[in-house]
Amino acid sequence: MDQIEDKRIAILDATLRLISKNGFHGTAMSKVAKEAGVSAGIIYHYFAGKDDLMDELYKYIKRKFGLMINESFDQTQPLKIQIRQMLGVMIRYYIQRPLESTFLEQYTRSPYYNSEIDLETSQYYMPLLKCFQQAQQEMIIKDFPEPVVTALTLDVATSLAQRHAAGFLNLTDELIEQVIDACWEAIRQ
Amino acid sequence: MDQIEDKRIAILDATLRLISKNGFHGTAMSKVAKEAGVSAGIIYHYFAGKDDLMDELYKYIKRKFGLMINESFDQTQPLKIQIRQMLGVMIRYYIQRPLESTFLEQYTRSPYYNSEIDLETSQYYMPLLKCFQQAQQEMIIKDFPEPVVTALTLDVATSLAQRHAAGFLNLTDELIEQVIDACWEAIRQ
DNA sequence: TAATACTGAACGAACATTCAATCTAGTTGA
DNA sequence: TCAACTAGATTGAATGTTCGTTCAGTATTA
Repeated sequence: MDQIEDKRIAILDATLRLISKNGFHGTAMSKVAKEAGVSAGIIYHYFAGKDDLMDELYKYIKRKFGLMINESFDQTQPLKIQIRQMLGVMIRYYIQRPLESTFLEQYTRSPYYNSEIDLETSQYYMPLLKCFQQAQQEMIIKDFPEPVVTALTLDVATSLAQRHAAGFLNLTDELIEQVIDACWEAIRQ
Repeated sequence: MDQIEDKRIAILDATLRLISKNGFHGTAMSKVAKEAGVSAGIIYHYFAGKDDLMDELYKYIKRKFGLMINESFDQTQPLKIQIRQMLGVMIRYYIQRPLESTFLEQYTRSPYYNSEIDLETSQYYMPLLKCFQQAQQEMIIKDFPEPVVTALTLDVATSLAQRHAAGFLNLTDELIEQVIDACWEAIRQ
């Protein structure tokens, strides 16, 4: 029972490794099979096709990420602290997982991406959105539409982690704190 | 002489249209030829191959964008006004040109992208970087590394324009001004 | 008449996908 | 206990298609 899940995950992991190295168009199914140590045919036992494999990989990573964010949520803290903590967690997570973050960036900008895909995984991100909503109700942060808040905080985090992974920037703990300060200044009331 | 430039540009424009619809991997050379109204072979007269075509398209768009930014630069204004103006110009430009911005986003996240590509076009962005540098020297904005300043301002602009184009958000003139305010709060000293 | 622009059929490589055959592990029945 | 059976897992060669690229030949321009 565990073994069949293992093989599915081995295929997903192999896909992740190849895509962040070669992109979608450089990732052939035969190469995924080789990288995962399985035969080419078996991929179609676990996935409907290449598109489905990509979609499932996205969901798999998004789910892992969402669970991790939920874990590190401390709802006893004041909202300001919660938001700042969450930003720190995100930046550090992206830095520690360049393969994952590279893939997410590529996927969300590709024609594979559609908003329906996020429906299943969006539940994991509820606490995060609720956090922003409550902060808006309490007039702690500005009353921007949700995508604007995201752009000013979460997207900054992914953008910086990307540059860090590419070697354009060295994100030290001190600099991360300063970036969190800056994001907070952007959204605070 | 003009005619050969016209055909080159027709090919670039056709490539742009197809990529923002189908992505890199869904954009075949034969389809580019059809879309541009030329034969398949002639593309290889103007470009060394598919990779070169993509690189040249990136440079072409970056150059157009850079020239436009330079035009709208008013160096008689105080630095704060200059930076805010520039952000407004960027956001509006991206919104008005969804094909271009979608392509830039996709390309810079793809394995095609390498930092050497930007060398040729980076000259057009000098005034912009100089503007930030001077503001840092005059202690008007925080002394962040250049990629951090970019993430907190230009990347926010592209990220929002993307969401606007995708229909997740309606960027009114009023909201754009508020976003510029927020970006400014993030970087100001 | 020479150089350059252009065509489109042709080619080989790469690719996603299929499938008949084989293997594996779990279940049944005597 | 074990042979027979079965269903799912797995293989990898084969298939048909698509794609990037080439090139011999034709048109255009100066």
